[in-house]
Amino acid sequence: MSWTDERIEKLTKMWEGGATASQIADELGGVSRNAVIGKAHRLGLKARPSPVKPNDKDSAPAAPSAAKVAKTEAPPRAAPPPRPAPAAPAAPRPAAAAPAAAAPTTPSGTPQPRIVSVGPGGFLRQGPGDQQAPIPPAPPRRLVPAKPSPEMAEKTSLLELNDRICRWPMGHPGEPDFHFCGVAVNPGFPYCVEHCGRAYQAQLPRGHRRPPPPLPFGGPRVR
DNA sequence: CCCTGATTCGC
DNA sequence: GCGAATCAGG
Repeated sequence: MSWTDERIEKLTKMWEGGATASQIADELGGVSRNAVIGKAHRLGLKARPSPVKPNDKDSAPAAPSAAKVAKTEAPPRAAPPPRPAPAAPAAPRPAAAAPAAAAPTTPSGTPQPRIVSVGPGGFLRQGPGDQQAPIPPAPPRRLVPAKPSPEMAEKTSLLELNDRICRWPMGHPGEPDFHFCGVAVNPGFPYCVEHCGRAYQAQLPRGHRRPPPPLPFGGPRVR
């Protein structure tokens, strides 16, 4: 399989829509999860919360601890210069650092006392003694909750997809009511019977062609 | 174990 | 450019 424009576009949309590399991979077919990730990187569309990202390069890490270096490292590195550290002491903060998610960082500058940890939903756990803490940070961790409204309660979200339910997309990623068909699949296919009918159509002889079916994910609105 | 994305490196 | 192998956190 090669990366045609269509496949790249689908990859891009799904990636930006929050689909995982695995989901994208088997949606595209013929490629591995790794291929998807590799391609996404080459396309420059990284930037998605990775479970394995420190995202933290403190001041001089100094000695990266020799305890770990054992197998890699060393070949063509002539003179490994000390990590230049954050080379932006003078760099002025460009306006708002965190566009959307930045909310309540204790506006009044209240010295938050002994906060032990942050629980689910952003609630602060406190010791028994300090009860008067201001409960500042509102819960929202996702800007667009998976099921924000009652209307969505019965729609199938991306997170609920599995091999047994129809993954035909309804609407477009990013729209508030975007969801998946969710009906039981036609066994052996990724879609239900109805959507298999849309997805797989026999070629008719020339001159008898029907208009092409709308493509999942790329095409005009399907409903 | 499973999952995730990131990175490396031979092709 | 591609993607398997590998890494590393959850």
